[in-house]
Amino acid sequence: MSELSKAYEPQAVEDKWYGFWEQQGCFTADPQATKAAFSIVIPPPNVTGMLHMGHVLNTTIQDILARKARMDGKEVLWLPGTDHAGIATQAVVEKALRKQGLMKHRDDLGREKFLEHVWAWKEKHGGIIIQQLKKLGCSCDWSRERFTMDPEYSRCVQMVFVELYRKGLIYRGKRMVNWDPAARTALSDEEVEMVEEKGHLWHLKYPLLDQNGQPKAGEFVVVATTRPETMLGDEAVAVNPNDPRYTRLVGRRCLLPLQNKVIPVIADEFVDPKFGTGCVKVTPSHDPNDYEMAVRHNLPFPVVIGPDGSMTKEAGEDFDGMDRMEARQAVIEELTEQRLLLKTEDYVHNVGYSQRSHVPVEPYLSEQWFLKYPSAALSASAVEEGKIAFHPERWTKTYSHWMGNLRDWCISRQLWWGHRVPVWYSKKTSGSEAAKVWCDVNPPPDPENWQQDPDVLDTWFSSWLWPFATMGWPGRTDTLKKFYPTSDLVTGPDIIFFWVARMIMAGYEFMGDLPFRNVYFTGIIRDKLGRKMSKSLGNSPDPLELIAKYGADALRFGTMRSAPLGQDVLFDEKDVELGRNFCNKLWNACRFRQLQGGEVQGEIAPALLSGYDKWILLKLDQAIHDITAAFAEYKFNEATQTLYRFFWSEYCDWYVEASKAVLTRPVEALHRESIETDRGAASTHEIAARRANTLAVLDFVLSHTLRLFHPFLPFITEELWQGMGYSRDMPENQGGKTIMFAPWPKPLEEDFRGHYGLDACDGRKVDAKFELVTQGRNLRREANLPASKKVKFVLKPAGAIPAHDVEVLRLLLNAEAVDVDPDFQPGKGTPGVHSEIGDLYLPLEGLVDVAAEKARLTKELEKIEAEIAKVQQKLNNPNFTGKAPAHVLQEHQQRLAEWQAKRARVIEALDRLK
RNA sequence: GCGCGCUUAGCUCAGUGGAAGAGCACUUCCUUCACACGGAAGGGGCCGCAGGUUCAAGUCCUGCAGCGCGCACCA
Repeated sequence: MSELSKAYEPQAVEDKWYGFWEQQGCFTADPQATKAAFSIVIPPPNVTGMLHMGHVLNTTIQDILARKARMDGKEVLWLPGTDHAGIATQAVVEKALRKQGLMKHRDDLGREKFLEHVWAWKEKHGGIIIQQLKKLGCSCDWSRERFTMDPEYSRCVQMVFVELYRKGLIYRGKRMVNWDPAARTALSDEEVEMVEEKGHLWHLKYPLLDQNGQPKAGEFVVVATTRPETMLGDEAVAVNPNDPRYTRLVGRRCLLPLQNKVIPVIADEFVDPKFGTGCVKVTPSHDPNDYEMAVRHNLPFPVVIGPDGSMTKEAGEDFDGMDRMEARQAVIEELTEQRLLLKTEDYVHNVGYSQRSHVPVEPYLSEQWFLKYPSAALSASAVEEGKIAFHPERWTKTYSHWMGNLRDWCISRQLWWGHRVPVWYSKKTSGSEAAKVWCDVNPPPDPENWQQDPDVLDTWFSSWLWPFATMGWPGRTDTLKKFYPTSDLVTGPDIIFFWVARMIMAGYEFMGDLPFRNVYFTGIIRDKLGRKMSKSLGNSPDPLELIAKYGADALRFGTMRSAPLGQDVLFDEKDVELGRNFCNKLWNACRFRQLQGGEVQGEIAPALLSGYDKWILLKLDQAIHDITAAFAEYKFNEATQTLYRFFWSEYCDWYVEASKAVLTRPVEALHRESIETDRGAASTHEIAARRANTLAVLDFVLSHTLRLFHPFLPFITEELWQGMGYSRDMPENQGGKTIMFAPWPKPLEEDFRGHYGLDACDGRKVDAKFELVTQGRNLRREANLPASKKVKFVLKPAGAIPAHDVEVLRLLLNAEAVDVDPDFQPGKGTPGVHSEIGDLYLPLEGLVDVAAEKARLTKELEKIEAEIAKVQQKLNNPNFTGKAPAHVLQEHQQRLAEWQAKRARVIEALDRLK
């Protein structure tokens, strides 16, 4: 390939490779493949949505899983698509249409016209997010992209409705539901968010009436309420039958102020005597508990708050048409004037808000469709018994709790954008009740005699079918046979009830099998101050801008590196910067290899491996091991951190630097060096072979590393894989020689390690050399010698030391020379460090500061003594020596010996200063 | 009220039974021929508090405190 540029420029390569992968069909899943299947269905983003950081986290994890599975040799289906997102989309379109002045309320346009606008909107804005996912590198099978309102998908939704209706699990009824006055629709319980609010508890006085129906002076029943405006619809005052304060009032009547309506005092167990005044105003139509009480006591149900949240005629002339919040004020003012407001207390309570429109939810009595959840018991046990594994596992508890308290699901919505309820009502007045309702995927044969139910279904009533409705259900398609149940689901815990639980139930009910085997719950992405990301706070960075600035790989890597399994992520742009820096490091490490010239090297020759070579191969082996283990536990942050450390600290900082002793010096120098070794003079040919072997190790490590990084950094790894020529020996397959299908590195097998003599290699010996280098650099630092100044070190070796090792030392120390002198007698105060390799001195001409050197050594000695004391304390404990396992004991003894040896060397050096 | 999570270096966080870690920030030095999106050295921790289990506890158990998040019909 052409020479790599000095810095990695992601913009230049990302689109190129994404296009290549798509063109080669790398993402396309083949149901006929003999390979084992791996499948994920994407949590469908809102069709008109924009990519945000939550998507980045979520889809990056899925992409990592998919890419890893491909490298593991599996046939992968990552099925993408979008959700019609009923309320959300309809609200967005309504807002836009109002802004354009095309309507005030959707009724102005009418259903058909309005839906045309929504579809137009969908055509225009839908699919933006798909393009954004491609930018991120998502390897979805786009040929199978689905939308929850595709005709085939809609048919699935209808079929499911009809089937459940016929089973008696779906029914229609007049119930108290959560009503969103802004969207003017019913909501499910899950769509209501409880928000703690500072409000008031108003104590209202209702005049008691005597037997003649006349107010008795000074006699009142006092009720406490947080919602005084609802009093206009009161039908009773309730007390606890066992409350001695009020038993005498039961059966009496009182006058409802403002309405001048006579209402009874009733007794109901529901009332808690300890709360408020012990008397509860009963508003049958606007409070769920009051509704229950009203049913028990046969009270009327006057509706004083309408579907749009404004007061109705029944609220009285003075209040008709007022907004409920205005009415609250007005009622309070009026009651105050009439001296019927006893007192106002500050009161903190929870108010239900619509998750979508962020307005307080109104309990509202209306005709709705409900579902009794199917296959609930089976679904609950599937998770509890681990057939479906949650990661992290703790979410099973949340799931179980919800499954154990299932309440019927209100599935109808008074919207237009969505799947229409497949039910028609006969216009004829005669005939049996059953004959008046037509429920079928097809309209009745004589449609002119029927009226279709106006409602649409909750969006989640289509999403819960996603894992199989996207794969061709109800047909027994090859795709379903191959890829259902899916392998993993990646989603947020906030939709565990909305989606995960319901998909499990749908899976069992309609497929007779679980929909997925593993569920990975991500955390929530927050800003660096820990706040949720939101448009209003403006703290939500645009992922596309980040991609443009740093590259998609950088964004992916930075996000994954700071996202531990199931914990919230405090996102900081610094994380992406880190990712960008890392990509650049990877790039330049490959560039270094490229600048050494030569073809990609093949087999490593075991006989020519140096200790350093073996050292890095062992570290690589360990890294492969750790990363593979991290993958198995979905610990991607551990995987990235391990990779980062291995590559940057171990490979680049140490191995590459050490390899320069072989690679970047002239052959003559190596030749001279080899004459001094015990192997004797090496021929030029042998030296070339050694050099080639070092290149082979570089190639080996890099080609493994690129593969290990590929799931996280798909673009740069492909660019380098191709550019470096590592695809050379790969077989041609569906994607050509892409890294996407390169085999995932396996830990080096025992025979492999034997082959390369890796077990014989004493990694610790290399560690000791590197440690000596660090100490030597420290010497220079402590002596205040600027890094630019060339210095000479003297090494008094503890044993024979090959000339090549000395050269490595010299290079790593950035020294002019390291003179080896077994008989070196350091001058008094010459700074030196003392290791098992030998003593390393930094002779300073005329600048010896005995006191400074003494201080330095004394400080070091203190450190050593502390370590020795710690180990010795344990070893002196007979309980420890008696009970600790042998290997732990041995380790401690060895450690003690090492520290003691160090101590001896330092004491010796100190003695020479006397 | 019930449940869950968090509390480790200035900041953000890893680390589930055997020598306290990373990134960022900080101090000092270095434009040395892969990389200044870089290199080198360094400073900085009663691992929230109190008990307990254990030869051994940041790690397991029990309390407590603070923060956060779910669930729950108290007007």
